[in-house]
Amino acid sequence: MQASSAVEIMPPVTRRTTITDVARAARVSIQTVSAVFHDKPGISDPTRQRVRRAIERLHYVPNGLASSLRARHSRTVGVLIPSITNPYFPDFVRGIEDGAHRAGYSVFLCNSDHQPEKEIEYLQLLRQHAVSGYVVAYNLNNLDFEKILFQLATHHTPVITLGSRQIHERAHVLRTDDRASAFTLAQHLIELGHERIGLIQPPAESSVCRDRTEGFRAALKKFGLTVRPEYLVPGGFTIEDGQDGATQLAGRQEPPTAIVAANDLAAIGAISALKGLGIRVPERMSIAGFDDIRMAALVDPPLTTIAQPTYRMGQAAFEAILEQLESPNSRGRVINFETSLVVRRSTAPPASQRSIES
Amino acid sequence: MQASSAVEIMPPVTRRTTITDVARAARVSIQTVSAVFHDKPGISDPTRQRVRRAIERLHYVPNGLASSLRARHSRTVGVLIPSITNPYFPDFVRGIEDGAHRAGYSVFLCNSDHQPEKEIEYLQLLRQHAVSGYVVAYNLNNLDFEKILFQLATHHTPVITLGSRQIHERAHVLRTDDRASAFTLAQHLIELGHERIGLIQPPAESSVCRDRTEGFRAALKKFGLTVRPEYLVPGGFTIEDGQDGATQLAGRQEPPTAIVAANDLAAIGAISALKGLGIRVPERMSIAGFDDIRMAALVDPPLTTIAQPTYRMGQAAFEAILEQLESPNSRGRVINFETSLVVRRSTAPPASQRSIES
DNA sequence: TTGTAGGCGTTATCAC
DNA sequence: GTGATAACGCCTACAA
Repeated sequence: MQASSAVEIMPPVTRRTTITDVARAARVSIQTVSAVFHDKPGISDPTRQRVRRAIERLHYVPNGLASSLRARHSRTVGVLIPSITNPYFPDFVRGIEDGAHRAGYSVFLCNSDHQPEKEIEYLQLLRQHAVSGYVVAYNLNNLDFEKILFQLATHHTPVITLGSRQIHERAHVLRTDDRASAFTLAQHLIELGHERIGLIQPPAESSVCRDRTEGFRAALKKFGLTVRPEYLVPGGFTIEDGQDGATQLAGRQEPPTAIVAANDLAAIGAISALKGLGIRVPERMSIAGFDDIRMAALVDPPLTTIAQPTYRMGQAAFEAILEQLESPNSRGRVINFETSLVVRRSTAPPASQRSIES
Repeated sequence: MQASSAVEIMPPVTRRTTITDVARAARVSIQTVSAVFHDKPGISDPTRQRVRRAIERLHYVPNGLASSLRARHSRTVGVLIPSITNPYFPDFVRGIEDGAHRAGYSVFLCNSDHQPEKEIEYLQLLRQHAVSGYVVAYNLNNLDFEKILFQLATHHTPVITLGSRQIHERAHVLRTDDRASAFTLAQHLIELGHERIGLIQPPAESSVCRDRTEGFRAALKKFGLTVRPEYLVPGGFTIEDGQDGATQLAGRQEPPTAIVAANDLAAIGAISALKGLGIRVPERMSIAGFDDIRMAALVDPPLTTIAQPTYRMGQAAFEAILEQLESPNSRGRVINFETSLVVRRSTAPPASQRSIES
């Protein structure tokens, strides 16, 4: 493919072996080679053998670019995520990739860091590669991106989004109920006896920020607690975001006794920051996260969190692409996934409570 | 691309816009469109504007498959790793991908789980896609794979391997000195006063098993300790491998007082298993790992480990590919990366030592 | 400046 | 069974 910005490059020196080479070697026509390669009927056994040997000997592999060009179908999917270094995504991508591999598809991986320009660049790049389908987790404020994406969907290209709120007539959406999850988590803390609960919010441009904040608020309200604005700090999905958020919350005049973090990574960051401040978790402050990444069970204290079937969501994403390829006129739909509360040691009754009890 | 196993699929219903469509819309020839698109000189300003508008309006993006076919150059790289869910690899892949993106390249991601058949399948798939270069971390026992890979290299296709021991005339190798790293780690433990040190080995088929084991042995020998076979347990790079290994070692009649794990993940697994057995780290047993993944600093106790510049190694891998594309006759070379010992709280003097001292 | 011609490698459709 | 022909979309060269 070309990109005007890129350096000019020499092609490899030797030609790869083409179907013509094989045909010549086996002294048959190229369409015979093609037929043998694709196990089509109508070729005599001796010829078949001869061709097979030639294929073997010359290590012939058909040029997929040519095949795809002709077939108008590339057998590739584009996966656009914020960053593969966010431990939530490897499982998801692995799910996609495993499904893709079984169906003979390959995966293009793109990391956007949620930057609008990068998202659009990558989308164009994937379009250039004529990918058969798109799986994207994108910045919700990137309306230009969404416009292009939905145009693709309108033109019957399979598009799967991770948790986008905008519903498109054709694009599928993978979704977990973030509102309910946040509600559950807050409820868990309230039931433990916490009354001052902080929230380190997801990044405002992510798909989950509003839902989790809403669910959180709703739980407090339902159980008669007031939502104190100074307990809601804007945050993000990184360890640093968690450290910052926890540091801020711990510095409040009357600090919360529990914190719901944007995700497990932020929760882990929060714990490490609190340790640095000499605040013990969960004795002095409870911490909870979202995602149940592998590490959640292994940090100290192990994290209370909301588990979601990340790998299966990846698989489902690829399956949805196949499905849309098979019936291009099917309607987009929301695919919901169950989440569950996993209680571990990072949450406990607040100190006040325990002193009362003991 | 085709894979005989895969389902038959209908192509999307609507055609994408081609250069011909744009030419028609702007009432010029297709090569004028091409020239405008690639900012070539010799087009009058009004025409240029008109074409630009048509490109804009029709959302034209050149079909990269056709371009690549013609240019004999796909601007893609294949990345074949055991699994992106191993937290060592996201940083590495990110390094590759960032470099690739800057140069207008895209990345195919393949997870082999170190399974020889999968490795070969993926290699063929990448060949189909006519990737411009390969970055591979493969199972060293997979000689068939290596043969195909080195044939590619011989034919001037850029090949970068992660720590393969086999040196090929053209393939570059990214390497850290695993022998020295293991030596350093063992030395660190010995200097703390440990005399009974266990090793949870990397998987036998990985590139690092022999080197790390050798370095480990060499250190013990140099400092006059005997290498007890019951302290060397075969392991792997997962949390479970670490749990198993630590459980085994802890069950020895005379358990070691320190363990060097295959990597950080195994070390984290070891710590969790030991916690489960009521063995405190580092008080009763010291643990050390390799890689210095993000989590290493955040688990409890924070891990002593060997840091390596994973992201930069990924960047270097892509740069090496570009370099080989530019000068296809250049010789393969080994690119070495520095590692460093990071001492954290998971290693401490053995209990005996401390009781003597105090 | 623009049109015409040829080819990248593969596959499909004929008629032989 | 095979050979000829066309097409996928793009690009380069050469001629008009």
